[in-house]
Amino acid sequence: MSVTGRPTSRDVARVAGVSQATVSLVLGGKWRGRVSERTAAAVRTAADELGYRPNLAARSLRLGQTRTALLVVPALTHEYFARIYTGAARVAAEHGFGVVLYPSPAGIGPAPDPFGSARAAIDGVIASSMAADALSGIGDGGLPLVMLDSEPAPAGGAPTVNLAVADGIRQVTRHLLGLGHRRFAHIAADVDTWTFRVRTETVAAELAGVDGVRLRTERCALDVEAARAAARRALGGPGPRPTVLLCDGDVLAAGACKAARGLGLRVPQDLSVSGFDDLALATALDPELTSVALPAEEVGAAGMSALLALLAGSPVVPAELPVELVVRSSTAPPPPSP
Amino acid sequence: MSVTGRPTSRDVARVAGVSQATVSLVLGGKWRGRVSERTAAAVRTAADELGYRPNLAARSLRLGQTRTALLVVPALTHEYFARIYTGAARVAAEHGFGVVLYPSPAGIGPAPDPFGSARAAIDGVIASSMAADALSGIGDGGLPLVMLDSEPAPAGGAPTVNLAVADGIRQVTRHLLGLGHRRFAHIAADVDTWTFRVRTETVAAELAGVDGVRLRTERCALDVEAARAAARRALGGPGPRPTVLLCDGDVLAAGACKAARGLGLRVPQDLSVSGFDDLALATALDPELTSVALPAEEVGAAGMSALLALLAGSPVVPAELPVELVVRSSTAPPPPSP
DNA sequence: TTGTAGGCGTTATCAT
DNA sequence: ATGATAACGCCTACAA
Repeated sequence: MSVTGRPTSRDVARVAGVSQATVSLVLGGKWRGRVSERTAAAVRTAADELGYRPNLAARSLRLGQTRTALLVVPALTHEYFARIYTGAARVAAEHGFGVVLYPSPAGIGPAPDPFGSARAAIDGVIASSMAADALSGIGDGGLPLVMLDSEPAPAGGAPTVNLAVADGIRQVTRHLLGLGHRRFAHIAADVDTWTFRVRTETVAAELAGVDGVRLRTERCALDVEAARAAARRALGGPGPRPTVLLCDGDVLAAGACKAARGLGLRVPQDLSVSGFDDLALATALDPELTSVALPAEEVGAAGMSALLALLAGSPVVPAELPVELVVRSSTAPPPPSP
Repeated sequence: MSVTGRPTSRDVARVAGVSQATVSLVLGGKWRGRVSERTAAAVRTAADELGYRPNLAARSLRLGQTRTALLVVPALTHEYFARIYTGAARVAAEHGFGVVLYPSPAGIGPAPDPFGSARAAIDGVIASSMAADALSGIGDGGLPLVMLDSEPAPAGGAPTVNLAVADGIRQVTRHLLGLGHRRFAHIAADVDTWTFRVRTETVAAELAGVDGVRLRTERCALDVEAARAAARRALGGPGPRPTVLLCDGDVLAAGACKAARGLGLRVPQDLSVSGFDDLALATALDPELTSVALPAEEVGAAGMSALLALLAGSPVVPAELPVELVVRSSTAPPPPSP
């Protein structure tokens, strides 16, 4: 027995009456034609009896790798990241890898050092939707890095796996324009992240060329209450009232709906509201939100695949995954102009 | 340089012109009066220059411990577990520990073996709100274990940190009874877990003794759509319509609200709805939900403290943390009887 | 005040 | 077909 109280491969060897090397061979599954069937069986029996589990620390030390990836996410709460994890973990498991989550403490929280607080030994890092300045602690460390949902790298940088966010926004705006809307308010997340920068830019760009369109933008933090206040400002502001609140996320859309109700406006008859992300929240609300569905699980899977390729030294091609507009009941033609 | 391409303590020693032992002493912070200031400074400079990071695998192997705890949760999506993690991570950090998350694949998913798939080497396990049968893979392994939100152990078993769930339900029922409600429907989560069993039992127990009270129970899966269907059944069923839907969670309450609206019932004028957990969802909905707030972060913190005590061999006292009813706008007196 | 040496549990290379 | 042996990088008696 080892110092930790757990049986070691030595113990297994002794019980089975063989050498440590043989145990390693058998349990490592690479004994075909090197160890007799009988011996192999004996080894497995002994290991079972003792409840032997290989010591991961020792294995990592010997192998120089841990077969573990670190997934850095900005917030656990968001169901989006849970799905990213699921996809990444699936692909990882298929390759004998594990995934350890590190919820990056945005501002407050534990040390901003993934390698200190997520103490696990790591072969590579997948960073998702990180703020521009939150990368500092990750960029160095010299570990292979894949970025999800981030500014495409200038070649030579970390490979990226992105969503077609711009296309998603385009689908939303065209849907709304098609319904007849011309007076837009954009409830924009006040977060310095590639994905949100793209959203804001694309809304403006798409609406810029259209005749008679007015666009007002209100920025707010990424929570319901802030969004309610922002929507309130947009609806109460000077000039003709917007007929639609285009929101950067479902959470913001929830706030927008509350603001509308607070003003006695019915959604969608008096005011249309659109979301983004297509979280469970989108269908928890009433009316259900028109939103843009993101293939989050596939993003996670593609990210893990990219990291695996990186670790194997293969070339990695940046990917962009398609998104899809889901029309529900929160959007409708604008009310007749007074 | 090591085989992994990363600088080792040997490299630091060479650059600083000292021995490995000295490096270890200095970087381990235990050199007071054993190494001269000058040498210590030299070591730190060298380590900085090289970007030295100690190899965790080697350290774990030598020390026989990893200073890492595994937190097993049934679902990442739930904001409740994100908060558990936050609390656990905070206490862990204060003691030089790390926390690795393992989202237990409920039924489907990767291997049900935390020690295989969450490959990190682990000193102990904290399991939160696990289904009764999901413990099998965890119970063995011989690792110190703390259970959160689970059946109190029969002494000698794993220590538990629990919420005063029964008291929370009691607060809700009394609030509703106080408003004048007598015809109850309980929208219960169809999940075989201590916390939900207690909720169901307590609702029944609290309402049992009260004159003229009718209770109907509808079970459903833990999602909005299932809850909507269950609420629909409860409202459409035979006999006089319930005046209140008491829900096992905010997610279920969201579904209940949708069912109400679908039937043209106003919340709370025609029908009261109460939630549980007090998630962000509770205030994202309109009207905002009356719910029961759970000190999730403190549960996580207490769980980690208990595990730390366990590892230190100290006695651990089971804890039960208080919960608090939050009255919002989804509950009101019942409509006058026809 | 600093250096030497041994071993943690594993895998891989070489003998036998 | 199997066994002895040498690392992997770190920590810590003990020696100098």
